[in-house]
Amino acid sequence: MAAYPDLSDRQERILAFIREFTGEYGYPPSIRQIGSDVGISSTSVVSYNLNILQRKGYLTRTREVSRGVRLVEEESTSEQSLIPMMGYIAAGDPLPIADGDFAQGEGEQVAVPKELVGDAEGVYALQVRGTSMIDALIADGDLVILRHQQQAQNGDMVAAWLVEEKAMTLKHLYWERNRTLVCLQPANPTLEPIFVHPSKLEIQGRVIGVIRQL
Amino acid sequence: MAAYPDLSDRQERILAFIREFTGEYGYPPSIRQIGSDVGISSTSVVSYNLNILQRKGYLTRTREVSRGVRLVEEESTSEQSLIPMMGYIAAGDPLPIADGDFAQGEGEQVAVPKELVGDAEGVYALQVRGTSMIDALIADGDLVILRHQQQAQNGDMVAAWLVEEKAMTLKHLYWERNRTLVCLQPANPTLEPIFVHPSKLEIQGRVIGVIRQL
DNA sequence: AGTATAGCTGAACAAATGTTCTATGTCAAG
DNA sequence: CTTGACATAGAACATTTGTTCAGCTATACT
Repeated sequence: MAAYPDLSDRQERILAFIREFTGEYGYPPSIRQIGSDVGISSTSVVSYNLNILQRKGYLTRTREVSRGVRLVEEESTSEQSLIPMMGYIAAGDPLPIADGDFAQGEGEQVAVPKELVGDAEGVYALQVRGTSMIDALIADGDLVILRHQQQAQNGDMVAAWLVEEKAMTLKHLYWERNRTLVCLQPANPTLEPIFVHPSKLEIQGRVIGVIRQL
Repeated sequence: MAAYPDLSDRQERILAFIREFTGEYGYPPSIRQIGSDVGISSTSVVSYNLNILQRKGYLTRTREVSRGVRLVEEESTSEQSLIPMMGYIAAGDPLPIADGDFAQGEGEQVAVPKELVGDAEGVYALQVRGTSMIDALIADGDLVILRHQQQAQNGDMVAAWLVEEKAMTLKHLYWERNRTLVCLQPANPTLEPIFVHPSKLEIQGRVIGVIRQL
């Protein structure tokens, strides 16, 4: 089991139970529920141990609030964002319409680490179909996290629509010759870049992250 | 705002408030807290609307349990696991020692979508240094999620130490010639596989996911 | 008009839940 | 042995909090 040198067995069990319970039900357990699981008959003893756990920094309590217990580990690291899954991306198809409404609507959502997205405004996820993005180090099945935007800065990895080729591509973008030429550089440096005129390119968004499940 | 065609303004606000509150405090709001925020004077009306939201599938209630409200979106997608960040991985170095104790101890942790890891037992994360894994579609700075194990099945992407080359590598593993030869296949099919004898290979773990932040 | 029905109010109620207090047992230090 | 810190039990208590119900106000339907 976990090694908490400064905690008693009971306190470890309490911690573990709160973690499980909260995960399962979405709200924290009451003092009596904790006691019943850990095997403590008296509510005061549970409260007593919770206070110790709070003092030692493992959790936070809110006085006189039912189920007012929160694990500290959750406070710090559990931050994540829910972003909408907008569908698929493949070389031949344009991006699914990413219209203005990104609020937590219907449809599927994915949870991603908050550090990955920062502000979740205009962020969405697409699943890659096919190996056409392999030169961007993106495999079949990968989840790409995009922020909807038309502009891009030098070096940004962008999702772009190549008008003439009628193809969607993910590449690093660089402006050349005073913005009259665009260089699309594969992430894999052994591959050759593409040069196109800005008018033949429609930037659909910026890639801010990739998640691959194997 | 969010578009919930089948919900009243109040119901949308209730939903939003529960989301905010739970995010901020770690436990759901009480009926009276909801009412006070949304501007409902009567607890029965809050309960009334909560029941509607439940019937329409936006949340779950547990009868007679204080703060027994849970958003359905959380149930399905918000689950995540905390896994320890064990350091770096580079072509030249062996893996940091992954000893037995994986419980949520000290050190840094990363939050990853639960679907990515499944059971978090023996799972840890390493950050990639350098471009040596590029043939596994893994870039400099990527976070690889590993499950500690010595064995591997055909097709698994494994983290393996090449004894003779003194190098760490991430590749798909295939057994050949009745397990007397190992084929290490790069994820990028345009690259050539490597063949080594099993004794020259130490499997350190299986790659179960990759997270890239751009 | 008559009458459902949805949405709401306010108050009373009961159950769930945190707090407090007294008492008991243990164990190590003085 | 005594003392005191610590951990626990049990019970009484006070709050918080969910539930129920009678009644009110619109709007829509017959």
